[in-house]
Amino acid sequence: MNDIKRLPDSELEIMMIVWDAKEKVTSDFIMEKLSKSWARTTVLNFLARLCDRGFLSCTKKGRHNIYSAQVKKEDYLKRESRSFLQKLYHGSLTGLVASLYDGKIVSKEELEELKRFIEEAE
Amino acid sequence: MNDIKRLPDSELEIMMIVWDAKEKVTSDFIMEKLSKSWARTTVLNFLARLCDRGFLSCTKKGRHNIYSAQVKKEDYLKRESRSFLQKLYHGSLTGLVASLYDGKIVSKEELEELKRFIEEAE
DNA sequence: AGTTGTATTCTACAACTGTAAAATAAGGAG
DNA sequence: CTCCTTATTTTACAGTTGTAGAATACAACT
Repeated sequence: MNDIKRLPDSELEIMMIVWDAKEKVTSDFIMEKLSKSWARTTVLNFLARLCDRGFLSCTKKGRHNIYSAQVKKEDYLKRESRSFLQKLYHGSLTGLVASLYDGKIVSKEELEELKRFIEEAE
Repeated sequence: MNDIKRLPDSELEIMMIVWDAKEKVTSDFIMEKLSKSWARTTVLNFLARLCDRGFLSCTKKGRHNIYSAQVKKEDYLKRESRSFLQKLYHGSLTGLVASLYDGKIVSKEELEELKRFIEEAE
């Protein structure tokens, strides 16, 4: 039961909106927040699939559905980050950061911020 | 032409072996290095798909094929890391590292190593 | 209560993935 | 040169994902 699997991109995008909302949401809320221009039925279908996977629960409120997260964001991010790090960098965090920095994905300022985080974390 | 897309997990696993070999490889080499116990035809199929995608090139040497990487590992890792960071952490590197540290995926030692990397990177 | 509008659920379908058996092709043994 | 081995290529097929039209259901209005 406990096996949280990786979500497909589209469902992840929706799940992120739910998580970041910090409370129960409606499909209208999701539609508003989405950058994509998916058809309503498309979004509803993704929501349904997320329920099937156990990532969301769904209760009816009048003619609308109310969705709420059943998997904790931290847990999901943790799992995905671990497997990402493992698959692409053989588990080397420094390797990942080096790649991001050398590839100019993160700036010197972001590295500074990261350094402060590390210094505080001890 | 330049659009490198994300590889499916299985193909990525094979691609990592090719990249890490630092030279042209045969399917036998791949088979040896693999942790999975895929059938030979399965591996060959993945190799063929990687050729179709333009990640590998394939030349014949007698009855064997020789494969070599056509996409640079750094480029692929850079792209994937950026999109991963964006999708899961809204682009926040510190967020990612915090999640890994709080989730006990990386140790204090690894953070120290990372700090040294940051200090040298300036 | 019957009709209408629209949110939700079903159904559909093509493309992509994981996996490998069947078919083919070509080097090497006799 | 012919046959056997075995690496490679084809074909197959079920499950997943992206995407949305059709069908349904139900609140609201007359």
